[in-house]
This record gives sequence, C-alpha cells and structure tokens, in this order.
Amino acid sequence: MPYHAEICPITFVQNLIAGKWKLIILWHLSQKTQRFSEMQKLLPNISQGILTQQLRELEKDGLVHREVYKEVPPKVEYSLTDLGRSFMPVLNAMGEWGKGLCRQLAD
Amino acid sequence: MPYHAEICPITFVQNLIAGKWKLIILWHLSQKTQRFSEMQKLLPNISQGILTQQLRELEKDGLVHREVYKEVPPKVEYSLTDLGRSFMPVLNAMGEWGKGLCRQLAD
DNA sequence: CAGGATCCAAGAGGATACTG
DNA sequence: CAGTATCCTCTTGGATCCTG
Repeated sequence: MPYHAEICPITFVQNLIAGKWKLIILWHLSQKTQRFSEMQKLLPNISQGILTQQLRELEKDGLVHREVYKEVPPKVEYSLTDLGRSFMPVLNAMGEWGKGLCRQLAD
Repeated sequence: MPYHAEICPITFVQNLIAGKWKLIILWHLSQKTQRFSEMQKLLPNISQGILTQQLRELEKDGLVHREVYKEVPPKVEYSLTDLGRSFMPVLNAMGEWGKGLCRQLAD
C-alpha cells in the first residue's frame, strides 16, 4: 500500500532535507565514512545532541547507515546507504550551483 | 570585497532554500509566471502572510522577480529571475530523484 | 566515545483582522 | 487583489549535565 503515492516529489524531498545540518552532513559522509567524533570536528558549530538527532533522522529516512562497533570505548561509524549515494548527483549539482553563485558574490 | 567567499557552497544553498515552501514555490514559478492569488490556489495550505514572506525572501535573494502593475484592483506577478532559472536543473534533479523514491514507497 | 535526558531560547510558521 | 499588522503556537536548534 502506498505510503504517500500522491505526494509531490519536491515536497517529499523538501521534507527529507529539511534540517539545518542535513545537507552538509550528507556531503561530509559522501567524502568518506565518518565517526561521530569526526563529524563533530567537521562541524564545530553543531551541538552534540543536535548532531545525534539529525544523524538519526537521516538514518530513519534511509539515507544514512549507522554501524555500531561493540568495543570499549564505543565506536560508531556513519556512512551513506545506497539511497544516500543515489542522492549525491543532486547534492553535487547543488554544490556546483552554489559554488558559482559564491564566486559571483565574491566579485 | 567578498561577501562570503569562504562559505561552504552547500551551506550557502541550504540557507537559500531553507523555508518550508520555497522549493515548491520555485517549482510552480518555473512552470509559469504566477499571480499572488494563483500561488494561493496552488498552495492551499500556506497562510497568506507566510506566502508573502517566503516570496519576499526569494526576491531578496535574487531568485524571484516581483512585478507590480499599478492597477485597481492591484495585480502582482511573480516569476523567476535568470538566477532562479539557473537553479532549475538542480530543482528538476531533486524532483526526478524524489519521484523515483516516491514510486518505490508506493510498492 | 557516543550518546541520552532536560531545559530553554529563538524563530518559523499559522490564524485572524484590517487596508489601499 | 494583494497585501500589512498582530498575536500566538509549535517546532528547531542549542546548552548543559549525566552515563554505559
């Protein structure tokens, strides 16, 4: 049974990427698998709780995979799922467009 | 002098499209120039004040053009600027990606 | 190390009434 | 018709403290 067959695709994507840090998180994960602490270093302005929350939402939406290693101290790695990787062309297009725009503003 | 030469392009775009209705507004404007009242019909769930606000922010960011006709009753038309049109490949890519995803969820 | 749990501030979005 | 102005609610995001 359709979850939401009738929903507008744009609105659907809008809901997926809504969240102040989600796009940049996805971009960092597209570069390589990252540990939680690595993400914190890459995003110094995000608070710990919010980073956890955004990652979990991305996981729930199927874009991100969370791998827990049962060690002491704990180790958790985040990576893109197949679905997350399939979004990369879109994200890269956004980045290229933004890059051109930033250059213009720099003049 | 650079406005923000050093800012991450992804974050830059993120800030531009943050806003619950902005992507879908841009999409409707890409179909054709729309009057304010037409936008209201296309987006029945958005309140009037918010529609105005989102359109004005898009205008301020240079994505949307606002044309006021000095008539009675007033007539205002919204359309994409060149910059707004340059964003369409990205938005369409998002839409195509979302469409495929929606189809999967419908199975 | 990677969070969970709280509490809080800010702001985004919504409802309604009024207007040139 | 296309807003503006106001008030209000609710969600996001942030700060801090605690823990297996």
